[in-house]
Amino acid sequence: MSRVLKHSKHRESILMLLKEINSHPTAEWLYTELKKYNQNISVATVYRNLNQLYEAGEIIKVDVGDGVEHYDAVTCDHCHFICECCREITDIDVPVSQLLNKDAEKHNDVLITRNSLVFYGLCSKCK
Amino acid sequence: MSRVLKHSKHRESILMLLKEINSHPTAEWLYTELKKYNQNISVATVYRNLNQLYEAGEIIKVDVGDGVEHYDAVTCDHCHFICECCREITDIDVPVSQLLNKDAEKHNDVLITRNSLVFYGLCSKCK
DNA sequence: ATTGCTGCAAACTCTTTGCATGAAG
DNA sequence: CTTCATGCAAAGAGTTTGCAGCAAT
Repeated sequence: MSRVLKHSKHRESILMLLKEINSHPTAEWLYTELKKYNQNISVATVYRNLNQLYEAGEIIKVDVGDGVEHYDAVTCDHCHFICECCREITDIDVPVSQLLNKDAEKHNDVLITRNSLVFYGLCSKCK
Repeated sequence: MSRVLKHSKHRESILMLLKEINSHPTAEWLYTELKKYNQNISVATVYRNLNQLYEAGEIIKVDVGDGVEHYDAVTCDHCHFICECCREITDIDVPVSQLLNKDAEKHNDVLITRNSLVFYGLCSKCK
């Protein structure tokens, strides 16, 4: 019973911003950024729209273990790397990861729909 | 500047319980369980001890994307599976996952120390 | 004696919700 | 004119922290 989404300036700009920037911001970051151009926007609106976009499959949530939800407009399968020094989150290219779901299903009696793979370490700048 | 840990009944029983059970409980679950045998224990104590055990490397934190921290006494590298139907978290055997860190380092200019790999889908009972 | 541990409650962070008003269809 | 979207403030969930007293070394 998902509702019909009406057009909304806020939702549009949240998605646009998320697509423009090449990072994985939090709701709070997006809110602060959007507030610069629209004094009226509230955090609740950002959270509500992010959840709607998530449910519509337009964005994904990225959990990197810092207790805060991060959002990503790149919805296709990919893994993330988080630098334990500068905390920056980046996409990372890991060819072998393509085999994971198949391999998991081969060795266990389960049905895999997706996975979440996050690497931790030091980025090129920090190492 | 980590403090010297003194012996504590609570810390001991938290670790014992975590090792005994073959699951990935939350702090709240551990608290409720321990409370059965010790009316006096408080949630804060459970959280404090879990963090100390984590910092001492005796347990790991498992983030499965449900907004609550799960704890695991199995500290060696392994991946988890979470059933989207019954929500149960289990260990899962995925041989290919052994190659991930090397593969990630090969294709990116980073230093990997660990990764977190969680699969989502339906378990044998639910599928 | 010194320092860590505990229970309790209060505080804190992140996120969601209720409600009255405004905008979209 | 019906339904969704919004701002605001309040409430929630999970976790941490301050403090005074207790336990371990």
